[in-house]
Parts: sequence; structure tokens; C-alpha cells
Amino acid sequence: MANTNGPTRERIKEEAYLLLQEKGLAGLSMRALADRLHIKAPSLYKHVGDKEEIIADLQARGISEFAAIIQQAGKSKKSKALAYRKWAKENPHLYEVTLRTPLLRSRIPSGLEEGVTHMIIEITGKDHEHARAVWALMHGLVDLEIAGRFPENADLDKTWKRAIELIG
Amino acid sequence: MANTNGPTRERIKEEAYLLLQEKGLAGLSMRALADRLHIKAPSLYKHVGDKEEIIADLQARGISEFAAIIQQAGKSKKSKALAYRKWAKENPHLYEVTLRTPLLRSRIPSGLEEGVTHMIIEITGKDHEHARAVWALMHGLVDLEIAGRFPENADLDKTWKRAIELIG
DNA sequence: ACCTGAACACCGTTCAAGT
DNA sequence: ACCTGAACACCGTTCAAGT
Repeated sequence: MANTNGPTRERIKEEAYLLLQEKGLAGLSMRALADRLHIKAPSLYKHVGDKEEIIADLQARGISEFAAIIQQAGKSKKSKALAYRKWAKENPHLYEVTLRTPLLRSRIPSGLEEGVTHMIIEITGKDHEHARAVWALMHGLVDLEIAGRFPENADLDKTWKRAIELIG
Repeated sequence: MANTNGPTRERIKEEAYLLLQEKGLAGLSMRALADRLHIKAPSLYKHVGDKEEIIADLQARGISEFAAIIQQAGKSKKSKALAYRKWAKENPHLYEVTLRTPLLRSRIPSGLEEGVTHMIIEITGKDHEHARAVWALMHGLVDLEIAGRFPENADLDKTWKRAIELIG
């Protein structure tokens, strides 16, 4: 035996997070993850069910981080919106897993998603429909920006300013 | 020789489009594409440079279709918005390649992207910033809807109505 | 000029075998 | 209880060899 103690489930998920931040979603393979833990890929399956379990854990982490960031931001809608953008740009890989990958609802802690929805409704101060439209606007801006979809000469600060006016 | 005529580049790209519509982006592999053309995967490389060339072609097709759909829709912003939603929902795989996959700018016909940008600005009737915010809102709504991100009991018709009011 | 099998460097996952 | 090598069914792509 090379190791006296194998990695715990927590250790695996933490290492998956670090690997994601370093190499992105495409670089997060079971083999690469196993390498970092100094075990072989098949051994991972003694600790986690499958790769989806790892992805679901990262999504839960992303949702929690996101909620914390928005709550800590200033009270105005503008502060909240700019915090959303800042967080997404600073954590593009986590953003991709959390918001650009189908949500593994059955595998994340129940209540997590609902909590965030509730928070957004409180911030926007109106009903579900308005809250969803606001969220879609923020998400759309971030998504198109991360994907490099806006032309290079686009003034995105100005675009966000205008978007925030829209939802004011 | 099994075939007297191998597939043309056009035939390959058309078959790629059909395969995409049937099996989605994940099902669009070079091997599966070759199977449909009754050749082996390595033979594809005598006709196309690589898989990116095929993806770029699909993106160009998606952009063109999208532009046509929006132009054909009624003149009001509401009609245009609902046409956007309808097209995306009816062509989720093409939407994914075209708008959820990094745009291969260097490999699509020049002017295509700019043409669409120009069109959106004309429709929204204001400046670049406003047009981008409107586009982000539409894209965000579609993206979250396709990804199944809204709760199951969400009334999306109502959400779109509210979003359209926002940009009125 | 076009097509092929074999190969390379990858995936996620299973399983019998070892300790 | 945990780890392993070998294997299976996949990827995109290259290349020498055939016609």
C-alpha cells in the first residue's frame, strides 16, 4: 500500500473544487482528480457514487457562495447587481458548473434552491415573475459576457448601468 | 471501394445538422457522423479540417435562422420577443450550439454577427447598450428555461409578459 | 483523390483480484 | 475496507498503407 489513509469523501470534493478552479470544467476528469489524490480513478468509486455526485456538490457550493455574496453586498439593487457580476467574473468555472450546467436537483440539499429564489424575490421587492425577469437579465448579461459574445469594443459597464435602470 | 462517390463537404455539414437535431450536441461525434455517411471517422478529415469547422458551420446556420425568424415576426417588440422564445424552444439543440457554445468568430462568415447586432439595435430603437440589455434579458430567459432552471410551477408566460413590459 | 485499420491520448465506469 | 490493473464502450485526431 502506498498510503496508510485514503482520501475521505470531503477531501475528494475539496480537491475537485480546487481542480475546477485551476483547470475549468473540461479539466475536471475523474482521472485527473484521482491523480491529485495519489490514487487511481477506479478507487474514487469507493468514496463517491459517480461524477454527478461531485458536480452536484460543486453546484451546491456555488449556490451557497452566490447567496452569501449577494447578501453581503450593499442594500441597493445596483450594489447587488454589480456584486453578481463581480462574483461571476471572478469565479467563471464555478459559475459554469452552477448556472450553465443542468441543475442536479435531486442531488443537492433540499431547500437550497428555494432559499435563493426567496432571497431574490425579497431583493427585487415584487412578485415571482418580476424576480425571475430580473434574474434572467443578470444571468443573460453574465452568460453573454463570459462566453465572449459581446463585441470586443462593447462598453459593458455602460450596458450594466442601463440594465440596472431597466429593473429600477 | 464501397461507394463510388464519397460525401461532399456540403453533404457532411447537412448530415451534421440532422444529427444535431436528432441527438443533440452531445450526440454529435465525428464517429457517429461518419456512420451516417457510411464512411469511417478518419475519412471525414479529407473533407473538413476538424470538428470545429462543423460547429462553426452550425453556428452560422443558427445565426442566419435566428435573424430570419426575428425579421419575419410581427413588428412589435412583443412579437419579436415571443418569436425568439418560440424559435429557441423549437430548436433547443441549435440554440445550444449557436448561443451556449463559445462563438468561433474566426470561422464564421464575416459580417454575420454584426448584421444581427445591427438588426437588434434597429428593433429596440435605441443605442447599443439598450440593445445589449434587451438581448441579455431574452437570452437569460431562454437559457434558464431550457436548462430547467425555473421551478416547475413557474408561470413562464407571465414571466415573459413582465419581461417585455420591462423593455417596453 | 479518397478511404481504411491501427494507433495515440483521452473519457466515465465496472469488476475480478489482491491486500 | 480499500486499492489496483485490465477491460469496456466511448472521444478527436494522425498516419502509413492501400486502391
